[in-house]
Amino acid sequence: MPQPQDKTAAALIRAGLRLPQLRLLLAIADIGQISGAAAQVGMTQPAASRLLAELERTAGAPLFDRHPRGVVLTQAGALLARRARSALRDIATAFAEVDMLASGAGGVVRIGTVTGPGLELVLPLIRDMRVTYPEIEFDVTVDTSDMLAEALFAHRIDFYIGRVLANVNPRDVIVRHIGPEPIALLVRKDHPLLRKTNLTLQDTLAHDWVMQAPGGLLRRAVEAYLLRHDLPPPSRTLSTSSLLLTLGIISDTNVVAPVARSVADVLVSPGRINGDLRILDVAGDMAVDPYGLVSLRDAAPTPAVARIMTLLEDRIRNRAARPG
DNA sequence: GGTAGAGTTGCGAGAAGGCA
DNA sequence: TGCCTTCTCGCAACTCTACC
Repeated sequence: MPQPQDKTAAALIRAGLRLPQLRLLLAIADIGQISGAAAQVGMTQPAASRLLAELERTAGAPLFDRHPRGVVLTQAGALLARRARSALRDIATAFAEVDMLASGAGGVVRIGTVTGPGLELVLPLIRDMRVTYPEIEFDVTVDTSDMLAEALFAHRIDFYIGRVLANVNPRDVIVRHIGPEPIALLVRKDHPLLRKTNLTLQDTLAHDWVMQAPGGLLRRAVEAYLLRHDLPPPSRTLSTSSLLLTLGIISDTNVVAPVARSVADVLVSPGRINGDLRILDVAGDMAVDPYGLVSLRDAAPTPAVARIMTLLEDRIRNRAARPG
């Protein structure tokens, strides 16, 4: 076998480098005898001798000094053995990672979600997954349903929790329905409405409101709810889709902000993001249209994605089964 | 000189690959 | 799919070298 001039991995493999040669090299290095090493790797001594000779020709240098009572690594042999041990360990690790990928215990899951379910469903799931499946990496996109649908069809996310709007052909997606998204009215903790007795929804309309731009899902749901209850839309409205800006305005002024109930629950919890906010208990059954878990019909999910979707569906079912 | 370990060579069986 | 070729590996036999 000619000694390869090119020492790239591909050239070495073309020249005859094989994994059994590296296994044998390590066995001989450990045992110090070709016959013992041959037995350990499951071959006869002549075969091992031949294999070692091939490896030395490929390496272009003697790897062992032969002695009457065994063999001793040369400097080149010690170097190659150290690298071979590392390479075999890397290969074993790679196979373990492939195994995890195939079983769904590892991999990347790209989730899209609207804000409310993101806090209510996705956040607790990720928290639990960090313990049970630490090798699964999450990439979470929080946006509006139309933007999430666009990301889904561009394959930038694996699935999303949100709504299927008019820009999506229902034949192209699979939707697991979750339920309506309740709305809460959020104000700062020393808002005058909190001191009022027999507070009604109509009382809130005397204050400025901050909510999505006209046409936004949440805003349409709020306006439709007011209409059903013979109430006019808020006369003074500041439009923004930014939750951060909404929080800033609530903190400084007497505005009323309709937000997803799950978001409001997090924001008013003491010790959480901002304990200085309160929920006005006048929103009744105000809610945005039902949302669901949306995935592409013709896309086969990776094992990790399938696992996470199943766990989300379990949580959704358990939540629906809970009283209240 | 006996023993142990390594190397070489020839032969054959079985697996793998190429091809019609 | 079947045939042919090539490759890999095991087995057996032998030689060489060094130690006891």
